[in-house]
Amino acid sequence: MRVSAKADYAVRAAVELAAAGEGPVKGEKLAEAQDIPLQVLEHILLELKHNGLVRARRGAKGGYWLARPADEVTIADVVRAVEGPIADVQSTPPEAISYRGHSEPLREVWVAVRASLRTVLEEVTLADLVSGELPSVVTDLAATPDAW
Amino acid sequence: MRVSAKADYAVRAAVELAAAGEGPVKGEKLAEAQDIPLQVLEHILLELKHNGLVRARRGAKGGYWLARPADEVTIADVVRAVEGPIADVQSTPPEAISYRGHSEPLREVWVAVRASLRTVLEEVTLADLVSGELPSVVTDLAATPDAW
DNA sequence: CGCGCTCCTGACCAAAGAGGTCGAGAAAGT
DNA sequence: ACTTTCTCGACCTCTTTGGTCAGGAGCGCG
Repeated sequence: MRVSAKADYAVRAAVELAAAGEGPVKGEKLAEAQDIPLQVLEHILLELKHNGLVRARRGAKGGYWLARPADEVTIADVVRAVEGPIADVQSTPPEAISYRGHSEPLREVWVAVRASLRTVLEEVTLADLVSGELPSVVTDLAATPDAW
Repeated sequence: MRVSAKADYAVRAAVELAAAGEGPVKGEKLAEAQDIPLQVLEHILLELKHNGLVRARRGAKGGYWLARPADEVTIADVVRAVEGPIADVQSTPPEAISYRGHSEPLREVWVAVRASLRTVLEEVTLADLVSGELPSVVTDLAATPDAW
């Protein structure tokens, strides 16, 4: 139930790439822009690359850029690339656990939790973040009393 | 973004207590009913007690029972008792992080994530789980396509 | 070609958390 | 008294987290 530094870093780096648009952006520039330790960031970008979200080129004019248009990459994509499944219970997907006694209905609750996370994370794209105009699902939720 | 064994255990134990109603239930019986290592369970029950969710008595006719009626205890209460805050980013609440550059809107997304978790976890009570009749928020979410 | 630039990769590390076990003590009942 | 059952701290192993270091490997340019 917590967002790791890695996931946070990954999304922030991806947003920065989305904002840069075309040209390759150097890792060092990303690291400065988002205040992330360079070597940590490089590991993360590498994972994003392995998962097909990012491309890279080395050398003088090298750097990283998004493999897909920014409006086709969701936060869920980025988080999953660096953290695996979005919502696991005891390191296994919620529907795979067997509950005994009175706690069978609990499975359905965990599934609902995952679904609820997905309604947010799979809805917001990097382009949304760059423009600052978030989907209504997010603004509505963030506007609920006591959300802050 | 993952539910620990501890949190899962805690909820299951609490449900079992809710189902038992009045009388004190022995730790060993709970452990068997939910297939939880006894000594682990005892630590968890102790934490629940420290947080005022559970009462206990030692001795021959001792055991554990809920401090409040089952319909006044939510899953969120139980999870928070053993795991602390429901949704943190980098171990701090989402609204407390400062983002630079293009990722400022990210804060609002994390807040929405937390709010979305709360709509589920603060809505389901132990009594709901015992009866098996979950709130519509949950059944609706669990009924969305691809939820399973 | 050669050289510098930048990504790529694995090894490593300290600290914390997860998950679990042991053993001794303190209260409650009979 | 004596047994039962909770109470609680110490301890243990393994994995994860967040981070650092050092060396390669590919790319572009003069």
